[in-house]
Amino acid sequence: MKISFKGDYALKAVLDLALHYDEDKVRINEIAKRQDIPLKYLSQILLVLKGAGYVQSRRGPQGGYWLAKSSRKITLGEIIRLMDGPTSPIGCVSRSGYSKCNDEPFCPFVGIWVKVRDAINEIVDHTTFEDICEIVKSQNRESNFTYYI
Amino acid sequence: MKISFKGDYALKAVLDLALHYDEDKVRINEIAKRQDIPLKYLSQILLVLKGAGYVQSRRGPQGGYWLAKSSRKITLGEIIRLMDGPTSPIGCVSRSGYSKCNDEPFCPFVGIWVKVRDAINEIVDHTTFEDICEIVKSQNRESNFTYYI
DNA sequence: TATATTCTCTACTAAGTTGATCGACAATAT
DNA sequence: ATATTGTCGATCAACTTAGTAGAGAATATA
Repeated sequence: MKISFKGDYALKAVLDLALHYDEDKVRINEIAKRQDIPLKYLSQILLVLKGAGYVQSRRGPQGGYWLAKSSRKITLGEIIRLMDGPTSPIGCVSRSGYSKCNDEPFCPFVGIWVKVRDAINEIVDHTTFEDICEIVKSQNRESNFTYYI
Repeated sequence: MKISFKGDYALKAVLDLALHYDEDKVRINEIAKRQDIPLKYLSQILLVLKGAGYVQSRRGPQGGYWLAKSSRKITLGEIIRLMDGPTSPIGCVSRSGYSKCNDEPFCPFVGIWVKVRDAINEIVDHTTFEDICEIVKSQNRESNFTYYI
């Protein structure tokens, strides 16, 4: 699993929306500025997130984006797979994007790749954006630096 | 961590040499054939492995490659990093290829990436080619299919 | 209704990576 | 001498990444 800029931007955008959930709508400009993401690139990313059902949007003045579901219901793994593809180290053990390999079924490495895959998924599929929101809030309490606001 | 074809080929080449350690030298042609790796591409890979001290070689008739150290002393992680770069999901938590990120030190995701990095490394840095050799041998005992020989 | 605002959608592009292929050359065993 | 085997550098097509650009559609408000 490699997090690309696109994946990283998407995670930050979802987090930003999660942190501003009470504000109803957030303009793409604000997200781009706060998270330091190129505006036009972010617009493409938000469109993908919208297509996959994670965010909703409205155009025009007072328009903007908002989360389509609770941050408790969105895991890092889902967003990573959406933007960067499978989290598995190799296609032949991927659930989300399996690709056949000629060494099956006797590949001596496959057991290792399964272990790596499971170890990664155990983390990213059990971490929600609510968890990350909590991290931000506790960081902000402990330092005088108010991040992400 | 994504295993590329190059990384996969390198792992197979090292394993092949480990499995034929008693034969003193192995010609690149044999490895290429057994492991189904394009010959010329494999030669580049073996040169990298040689440069990093994992294999040795000799030219001419009766020439070939052999492991420069015990398969017990070579981990998957070393070969993966050599061929495919850092195993970390992102540069800012990589030990082998750290790259700075502007969100430090308050990035709310960094703790997750550290967990992912450690989970991956725990596996790949504690699996040696001797372990993989054992897997091959036990597979060959249990099936009538003799892999890799 | 006019207008400013904001999201939407498609196209394009430069740079880098991947997965090779090719050919000449150097060393060495017989 | 010669056949064999590894060494090394160049080149390449296809793909991915990280954007940029601009026209268009929807909508709130005056």
